[in-house]
Amino acid sequence: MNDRKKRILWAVVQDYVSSAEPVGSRTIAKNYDLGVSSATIRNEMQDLGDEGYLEQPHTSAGRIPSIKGYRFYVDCLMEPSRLTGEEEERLTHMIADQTTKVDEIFRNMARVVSSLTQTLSVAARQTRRSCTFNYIRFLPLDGQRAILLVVTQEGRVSNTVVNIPPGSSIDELQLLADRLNHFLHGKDISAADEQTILAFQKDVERDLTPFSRIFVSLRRSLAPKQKVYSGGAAGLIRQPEFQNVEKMQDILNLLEERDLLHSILDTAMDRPIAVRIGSENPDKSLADLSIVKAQFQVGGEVIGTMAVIGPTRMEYGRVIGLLYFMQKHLEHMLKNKE
Amino acid sequence: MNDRKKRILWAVVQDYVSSAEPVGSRTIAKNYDLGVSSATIRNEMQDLGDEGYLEQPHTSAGRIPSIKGYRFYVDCLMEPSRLTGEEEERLTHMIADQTTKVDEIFRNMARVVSSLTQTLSVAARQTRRSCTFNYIRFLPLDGQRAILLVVTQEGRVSNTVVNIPPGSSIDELQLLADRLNHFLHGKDISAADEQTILAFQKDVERDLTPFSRIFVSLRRSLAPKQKVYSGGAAGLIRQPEFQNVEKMQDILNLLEERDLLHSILDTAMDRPIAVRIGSENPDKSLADLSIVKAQFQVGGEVIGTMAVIGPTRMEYGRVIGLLYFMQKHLEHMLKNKE
DNA sequence: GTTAGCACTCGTAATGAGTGAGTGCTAATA
DNA sequence: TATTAGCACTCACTCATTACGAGTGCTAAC
Repeated sequence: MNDRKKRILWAVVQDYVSSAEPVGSRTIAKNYDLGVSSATIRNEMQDLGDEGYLEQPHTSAGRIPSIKGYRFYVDCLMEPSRLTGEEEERLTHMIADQTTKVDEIFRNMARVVSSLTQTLSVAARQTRRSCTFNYIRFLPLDGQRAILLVVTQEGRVSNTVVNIPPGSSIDELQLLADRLNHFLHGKDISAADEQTILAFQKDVERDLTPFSRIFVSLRRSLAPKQKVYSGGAAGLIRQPEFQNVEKMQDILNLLEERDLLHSILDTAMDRPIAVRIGSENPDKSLADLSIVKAQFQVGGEVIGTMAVIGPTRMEYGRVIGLLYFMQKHLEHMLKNKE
Repeated sequence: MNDRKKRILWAVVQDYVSSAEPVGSRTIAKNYDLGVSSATIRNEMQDLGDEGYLEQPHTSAGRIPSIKGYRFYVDCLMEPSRLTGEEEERLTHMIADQTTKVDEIFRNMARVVSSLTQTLSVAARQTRRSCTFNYIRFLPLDGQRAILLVVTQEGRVSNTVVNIPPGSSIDELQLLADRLNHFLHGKDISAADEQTILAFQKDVERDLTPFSRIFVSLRRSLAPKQKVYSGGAAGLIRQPEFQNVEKMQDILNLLEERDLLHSILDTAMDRPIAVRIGSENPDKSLADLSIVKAQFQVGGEVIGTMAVIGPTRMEYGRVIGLLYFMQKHLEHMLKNKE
């Protein structure tokens, strides 16, 4: 792969990304200053095709980059774009504006990035796998009902309204809760499973059946529910490669199958920003999509992930630039906040 | 509108709903036992066309119902379908299964109904406009932070982690909270706005500026956030009338514009189940969609709404039957639960 | 009032010629 | 030996033409 070939591959990707049309040798000779004629470029393109970096939709058409071509482009030829002033302002404003809820920021990130790049963007805070039990507290509500709170040491609260079993009082409930608190305090939240609670039931030598519904509520409120924020599907299907019914249906299925979005965000990453191009994606319904994924970390712990889903013909440099910028600023902001 | 015309209109709607193809006179003569020849039916159909109940896509095509035709069908010709055993089982199971979270039920309703009817279904619990303040409570978390809870008399809880201002303690915070509780107890939650809190600040003759962030958190956690659950867009765009790019984009826009979905659910209803056909919808982006909307009430209060969005060519009887069934069972279930 | 018969309409699918962008090869050139 | 000009060839795409058929609307007979 000599220097000229690299420059031609770069030019093909560049041109195809912006035009969505197969790129011909003449186009490159005209618009990219390589100092050689279209015939020379034609020869080089043929070689690039033989080596698997370029593809031809049909004999008499121009070339488009193959998965391998994009991969080479992303790994060796491309630079993350610098943001424009406008982009920079919009993102910093968004990150700085929401002083409280991190969830909100993730939601807005998905929206803003998708609107800037015409892609489908999804974001989610990481499920905290380690979540330490702090205490259970019952609060009064009215004669028959009480509010059951579970508080973790990280400051997360889940609440459920429970009926006070006939013959009990809220103080009695709290007494029991205190014993349970003592039992669970400092343990990981997963310890509060059915088994443990059954064991505890034996331990206190008391029939807990009247409270069983409370434990059901408890377990339910502890169940980790990771929210995936998504936005921009409307922008994505405006891209020329999705102008047909099947592709659009695929996108909509992807959007409604939250499981798949979850799994996209959940898969492990070997670097802070990773790119998966087309069929590099394990799921075959993502075979003609590319995904750029960024992890957000504070103090070594992953606190959220964002993925940009677009056509393989994606502005990789720009998307990576955006994600990099957000990573830097969001992590900085969160570190200061803690 | 004589009886035969009614039967012909009924047949046209029936046939078009299931076939999605313009219906010809011969089809009706063959498949619907009217006892007259296609020529007679042809004459009647011409009249129905003149009177605005039927339309012709082009001169040599069959007829399709007009908005007016559907309206007449829904108002005068149609009966809500009885559910099949399978449908009934699936719905009762769903309603009975989730013993706790009503939110979950609404989410599942949207999913199940859309999957049964190949429509886009949206559901939301009603924003409780009246929401009565109960009390504020601070709970310990660690040295620097506390958990601020706001509890309503209906048993809703919102929580935020707040920093304890330097020089204060959690007891001090609770003391202040108790005065605020006294001040706000039994009032509508909207009373806790900036104005009132400023007035209260004067009243207690104490500088509350160190607590300002807490009040910001408080207000934010009180902000009503109505969640709209949706499902089935993928099924809807599988319908033949949406097999083109523009229509699909419209659907996706509708899905991503949560505001519009909100407004669909929010608009007042004059009866428990209402039907809006095509251009009867105020929003013009809904002009070729029909919406069947049901309100769920417990004790005279509206507690949620569900809307089924489909093509004008919709199985009105079936959808209404489903919604009616759910209304009855869900309201029954909730009444018992309270 | 109803029906059979028939000419007429018009959307749709199939066919085929024409067009042009782009290639691949060859021979000339530096 | 690397580059370039020239040219035949390929193939998707467009557009007009044709054929087909479902369905109507009218007329005349029952």
